[in-house]
Amino acid sequence: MKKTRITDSHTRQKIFRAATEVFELKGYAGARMQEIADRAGINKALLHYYFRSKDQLFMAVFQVLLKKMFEKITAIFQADLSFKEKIRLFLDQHIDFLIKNPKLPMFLLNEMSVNPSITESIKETLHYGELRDMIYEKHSKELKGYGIRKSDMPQLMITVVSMSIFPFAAREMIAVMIPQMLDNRKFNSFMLERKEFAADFIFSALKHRKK
Amino acid sequence: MKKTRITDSHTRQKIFRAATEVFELKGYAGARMQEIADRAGINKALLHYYFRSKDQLFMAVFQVLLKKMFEKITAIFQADLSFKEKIRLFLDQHIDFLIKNPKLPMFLLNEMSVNPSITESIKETLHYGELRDMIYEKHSKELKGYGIRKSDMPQLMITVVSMSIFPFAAREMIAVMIPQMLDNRKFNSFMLERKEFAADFIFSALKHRKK
DNA sequence: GTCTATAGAAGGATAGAC
DNA sequence: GTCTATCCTTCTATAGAC
Repeated sequence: MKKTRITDSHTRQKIFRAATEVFELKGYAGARMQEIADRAGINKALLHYYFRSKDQLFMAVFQVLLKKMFEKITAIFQADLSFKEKIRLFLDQHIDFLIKNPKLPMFLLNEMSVNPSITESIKETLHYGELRDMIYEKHSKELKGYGIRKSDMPQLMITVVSMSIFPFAAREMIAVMIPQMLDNRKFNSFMLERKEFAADFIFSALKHRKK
Repeated sequence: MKKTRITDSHTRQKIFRAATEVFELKGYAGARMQEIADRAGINKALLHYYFRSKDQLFMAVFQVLLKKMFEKITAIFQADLSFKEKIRLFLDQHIDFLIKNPKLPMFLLNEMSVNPSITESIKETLHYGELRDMIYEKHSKELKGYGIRKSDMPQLMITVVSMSIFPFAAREMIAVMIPQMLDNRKFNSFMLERKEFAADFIFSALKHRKK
């Protein structure tokens, strides 16, 4: 077997990578097929040869990136650890992940906001409803000790996740008030510090939460 | 004086309102002058008569909306209240505000992310650097009691603000895991509950924070 | 598979009549 | 101020040669 699978040819990969960069940076509506072609070092016709249309190229990229994001978030909560350990691990790993993919949150959130139907074709693949319940069942004793009922879980989980995601999505807005945040080194070290800040913050809130 | 100011003519207002709606919904790149004209009940030529170009129409809208957002956030922190009272007031008022303007956060965050230079023309108007320091000075005694140093303020303030903003920006992503959130009534009542959840969460975290 | 050339549609902008 | 008609550029997409 000499040939690699057609669906993973070298050119296809180059196009996919270029498209990922451009879409992440400009969004679907702002992206140009020409720019993707340039970045991939080929011409427009070849984009259409491999991916048929802008829509299909976009969906291929979007689907992969959304999955990447969700897997990062959920993988950690599958592990065999206490709830608190999971929180700490999540903040640690997720912030590292986002430092490597700083534009990813904004890209995903915006595309979903502008075109909500975009997830419909993927929702079955992601069916994470079960996971949500599972988290509580797995830690119900520990969580009850913190005064967290099952019905509080959405509020709590959204709060935890926003600790890592929000500063990346809102970086430019933050920079309006704190101009140093435009500097990559400063912003990244701010986010590294945030691992501990967020963990302390959440643990203190849990421990002493009003019941 | 019969005539109202030309700059605030009825038509200009209609266009401005229509543009606001379309830009908020689709973003700059995704918005169409035709759609704005349709929604305003006039034709494209008139858009250009009043606002010259898509760019200028967009900037007019963006500037107003950014200011609206920032003023809502900062106004509260100017008041003569304790820090904790300000937090509670902020969550209460800001969540009410965002329920009325649910697409506003995503719109602003995305446009700034995609085109960071967009704020440059406005930054002077907003000069909020001073405010940031002021907040700490005004409450330094109270904040020290919570174990918050001046250098912790960015982490803390970003956390507070994300409590209200993030769920609106991430609504569609949240809905992937909690489908009920697609329902407006459910989502809004979730956000109303969040006022108390967030306040309790933050106060507990402050009170018992590791020094 | 990859390229050049070009079709064809869409969108922003303007000219000119009323 | 407002409209119709149209220009011109940009962008997606395809035809066809190699």
